Amino acid sequence: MLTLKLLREDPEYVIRKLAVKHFDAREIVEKIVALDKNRRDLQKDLDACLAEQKRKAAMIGSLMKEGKKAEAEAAKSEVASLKEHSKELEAASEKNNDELMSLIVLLPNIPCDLVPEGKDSNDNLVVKTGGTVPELGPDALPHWDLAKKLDIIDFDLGVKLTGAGFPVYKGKGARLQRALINMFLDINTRAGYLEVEPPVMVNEASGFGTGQLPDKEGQMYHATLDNFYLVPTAEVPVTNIYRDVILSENDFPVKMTAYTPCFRREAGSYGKDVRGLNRLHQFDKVEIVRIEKPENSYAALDDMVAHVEGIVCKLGLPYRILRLCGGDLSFTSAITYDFEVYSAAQGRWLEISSVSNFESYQANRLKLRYKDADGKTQLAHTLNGSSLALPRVVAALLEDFQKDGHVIIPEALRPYTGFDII
RNA sequence: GGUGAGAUGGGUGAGUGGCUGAAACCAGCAGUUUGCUAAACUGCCGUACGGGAUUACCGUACCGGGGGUUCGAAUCCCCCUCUCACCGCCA
Repeated sequence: MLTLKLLREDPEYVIRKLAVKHFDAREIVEKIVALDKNRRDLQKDLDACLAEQKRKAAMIGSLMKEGKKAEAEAAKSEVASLKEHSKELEAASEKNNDELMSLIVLLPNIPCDLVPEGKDSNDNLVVKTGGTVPELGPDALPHWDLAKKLDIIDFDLGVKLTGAGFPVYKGKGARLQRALINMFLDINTRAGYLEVEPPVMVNEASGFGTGQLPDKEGQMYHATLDNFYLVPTAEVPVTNIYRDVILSENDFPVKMTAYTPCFRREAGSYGKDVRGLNRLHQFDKVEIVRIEKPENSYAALDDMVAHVEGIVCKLGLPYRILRLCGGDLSFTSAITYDFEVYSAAQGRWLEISSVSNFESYQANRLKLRYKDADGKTQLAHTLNGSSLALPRVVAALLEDFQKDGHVIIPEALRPYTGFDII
């Protein structure tokens, strides 16, 4: 969430920048500014009233000791009426602040200056393309047919066990998953990311910290008996490691990587984009998370983009990097680069990674701060990216590297798979 | 699942109605001393919001969370959450 300080000091800036996200913030921002003014007035009155009560209470204590009973009784009745007044102020203050909070969480993060104008995914900026799109013969198959033919992924069996979107990987298919996870983790740890294995269920506070709750509640699986949520991404547990933490200067940089299965209900997304591995309810992903000082976060972002690009290159997949336009940017992101690989048999680009800088937006919810060189406490910046999400990588590997009904495993992956052809 | 104990500042841990935003020790920071390492000594050392000449300083809140009793609550009462220990079950 945005900071009150920014909203108070430069409301017009907030309104102008949120317009890039096609978000009309004027009405909300103006209400917030008024509620904030009211908040401070109420607090001033309340503080004064409470201070007077404390002063009188202490006085009663000493009057009692001195045996001045009548004076003490008089003071008691004064405190009673002060107390009544402070109760009213407290109630008004709580109501005011609840309203303020409910409005401030409606405001998305401010896009940074690099974010291009645009209203949807058609307006995203292609900043780089790499690799070569393979020429496939007329008998090339989409990955769902190829995977069935090779008996490495069983979608129907997943339906039997759980439901649609929960595939069963078998034989070399299962080994391929494990190989990709290990390869990605190895590359990440070699680049200085600390490997962590977090829980895959989180509590409510963690869901709130990274912004999944309350707005995206319907997108997470909810274990209602214990009130836990299945993680939609490792970002949630890993970033929440630093919830309510104040770092010191020499704790930076914080770099973490984690593999977890990810669970997404994907309520409301049906249609042709969901065939095969294109959209699943459970999938594997390796994530990278960084916590940086504000002045370093954009250098860190560039570093992360280069890092992810390195992985995609190792796999030899044709790819492109997009800088998302204002209209396509997520609620919490200040800037996002998407990585897409070309799925030759489907003839379309598939998103396999999303690398974002959230600046202080998540940190403000998480209360993730650090003490700067002057000893002042400031919000840190958080960033994360997929490195990488497996299903669409697998889809592209199968489709792009198919040859005579088989799949050639890229060189860099072979030490992990132990085989070079499926 | 059963029984019991507990939740206090970065850590350990004192504190059963006012002088406690909170002892002491450890860790951390600054300094003095010192041939090095070490040690000793002195001072500082929570967070948020508000006020303010915006360093100072002042006010208020916070001792797991919420409510209550009281002129006054870390301390007494109620509810909730969580943690630990033992037993049972078990990968």
